[in-house]
Amino acid sequence: MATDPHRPQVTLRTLADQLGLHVSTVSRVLHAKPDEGRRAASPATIARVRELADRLGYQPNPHATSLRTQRSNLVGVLVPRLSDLVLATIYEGIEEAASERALSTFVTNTRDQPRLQREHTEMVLARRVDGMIFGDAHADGAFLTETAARGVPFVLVSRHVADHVAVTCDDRLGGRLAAEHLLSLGHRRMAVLAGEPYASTGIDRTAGFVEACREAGVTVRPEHVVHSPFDAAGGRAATERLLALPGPAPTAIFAANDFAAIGAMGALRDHGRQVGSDVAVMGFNDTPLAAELPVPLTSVRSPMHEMGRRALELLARLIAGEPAESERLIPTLKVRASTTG
Amino acid sequence: MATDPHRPQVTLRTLADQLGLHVSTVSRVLHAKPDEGRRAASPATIARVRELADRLGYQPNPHATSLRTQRSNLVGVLVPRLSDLVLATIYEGIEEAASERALSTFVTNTRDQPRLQREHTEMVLARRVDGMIFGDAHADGAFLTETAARGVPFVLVSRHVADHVAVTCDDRLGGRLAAEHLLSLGHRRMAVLAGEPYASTGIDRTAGFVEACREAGVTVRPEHVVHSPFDAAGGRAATERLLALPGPAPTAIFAANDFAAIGAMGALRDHGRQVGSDVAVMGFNDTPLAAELPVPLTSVRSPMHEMGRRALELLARLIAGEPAESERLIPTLKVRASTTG
DNA sequence: GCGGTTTGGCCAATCGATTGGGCCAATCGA
DNA sequence: TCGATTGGCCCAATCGATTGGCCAAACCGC
Repeated sequence: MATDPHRPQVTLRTLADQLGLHVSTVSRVLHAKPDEGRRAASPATIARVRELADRLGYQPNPHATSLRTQRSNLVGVLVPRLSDLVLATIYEGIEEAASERALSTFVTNTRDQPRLQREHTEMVLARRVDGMIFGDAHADGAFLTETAARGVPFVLVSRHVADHVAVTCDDRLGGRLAAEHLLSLGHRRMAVLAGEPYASTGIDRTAGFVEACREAGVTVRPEHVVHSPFDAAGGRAATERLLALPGPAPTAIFAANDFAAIGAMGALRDHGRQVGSDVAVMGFNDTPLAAELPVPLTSVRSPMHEMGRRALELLARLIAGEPAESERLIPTLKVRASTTG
Repeated sequence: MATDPHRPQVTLRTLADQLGLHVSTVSRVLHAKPDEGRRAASPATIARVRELADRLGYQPNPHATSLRTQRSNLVGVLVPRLSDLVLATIYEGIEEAASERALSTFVTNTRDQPRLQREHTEMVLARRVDGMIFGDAHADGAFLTETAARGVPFVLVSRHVADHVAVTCDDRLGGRLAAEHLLSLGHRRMAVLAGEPYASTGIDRTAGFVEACREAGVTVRPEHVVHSPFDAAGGRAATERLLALPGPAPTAIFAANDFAAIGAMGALRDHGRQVGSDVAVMGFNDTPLAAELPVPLTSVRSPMHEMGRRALELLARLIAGEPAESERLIPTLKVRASTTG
């Protein structure tokens, strides 16, 4: 515990002794605003306590408080990886909302590996967090069902699964927006970089896309739906596979993620195809990079930061014992040169 | 505190009562390997204690431990923003090393704003962390000097300032590598996107670059060194300013950051310049995106993950009261098409 | 068989804050 | 005037783990 050797920790006792009061009195004065605060001490005493407390810079010891109250004001957050801009941005929202509520967060990367999900969940629970946020839910949901059975309050973010409370983007709608945009440009032969098969984000985006195409009488060929990691290398590799298929190449590619889209652009260029004119490319999330690329990327904007905030707020509600319902935030289309030439 | 209603918390008392031992005995058995462990109980008792402990899944309450021992095994980490891939990657290294040592970390974004740096430092210290890692050091260093005076152990990462213990990339060397590469390609009129003026990273990279040029008899015109945020939008804007200058435009641009380089590529394209053939562009950090871009980006690779790990390890040393010295990790050049056409 | 050392464990204080209950004196109501 | 409030504060138990002391029995050598 980092302490200034010159300025020893000031505790309730320090204050109490110096004021000639009992620690319990000081505690009540400093602690309770509403009912008890009033009757805990006389206005004069309250003033004296407050004055000394902030003159000495009193800070309650959170470990003592947690020990006594059985509440830690700590939240654990699991994400696949923070170096994924999408998750990092979501986490920023979580952290922002948390610090407004005087909650602190532990974040950790699970790289979407079940073993790490379990291990890190245990580590986080061992720290006695009040609740958790999972950004790495897998479609099978087995682990989360167990966790729920343990009575730990938690919220999912970005991905959803089963009936667990989740804050997501309306990914299905996002997929539809993408399809409608490309259809309106006249595309009829389209491919999808669908992301990881266990992530509801990719699944829903793909489903929405395919569905909207079908409604417009356009079929997306099954072999034109390829899974890939949500990053540039994954997008590039998947696009190479697409281009290697027999038959006419797609005229448009919808990537379930901006980074995969960037990888796709690279692969296309390697094959001498001009993005925007020869082939349309779309991404998802509208990361800040999208607009600044040499060929600006059309993307479906998802409210990542806001999802993080909402997830924390729902969790706070669950922790307080109140009910909470899943939320689906609305995505919007951002059209740029990668589809319009 | 998330607790299973069906499986109430198991404490030392639970174990002690069930074994007919005193809590202190159980504590010693579970706690101390080296000296005390031996003499704390008979081998038979030790076995009984261990068996029950992990049958019931005993987990020591960290708040109680911290309260008693005055050590929290918590570390606070401040970064400008986690949505900056560079910092996110550094943090991944920190977190990885931390969890190997059973330390937990709080990360928070300060957006390089002094007010938030102070506020978040206070919040983190109020949580009684054992030490801190700053990834957002400002060149003036005033705040850190104060913090050091408070007796808080800390380490800087990525940026350095004054004599505080820091783990950085050898940015000056990185700048030299960039200059030597571009010089070897025959460039004589070069510009630098220098990053934020308060970040030692940008300062040193620029200094190394300019220095190596001077040694080669090439002058970098002062107006060709422009500051900009470390992101794509910043790089684009800075490049626009460069291109608006009177006189012949630079034939090569060295950006102190890959994202700024991407923005530069966008701006150049807008002006009808081909990256790689008309103009060379280099970045810094060699983020995973660099190799996958439509025009793959030449970059100076910095060991971001490793910097994070080392920073945590140095901090652990400081916390243990041992001395620690600053480290400068070596960058390497990655040549790609953005400079070689 | 005796003093001395181990062995094996128990006792109790302590870390800092919270909180249900008490207790005394002043004030109030009738 | 006297009992009932209530304002203002103190007491002490408690949360769970750690740790310096202490103590009784067993064991040792001679």
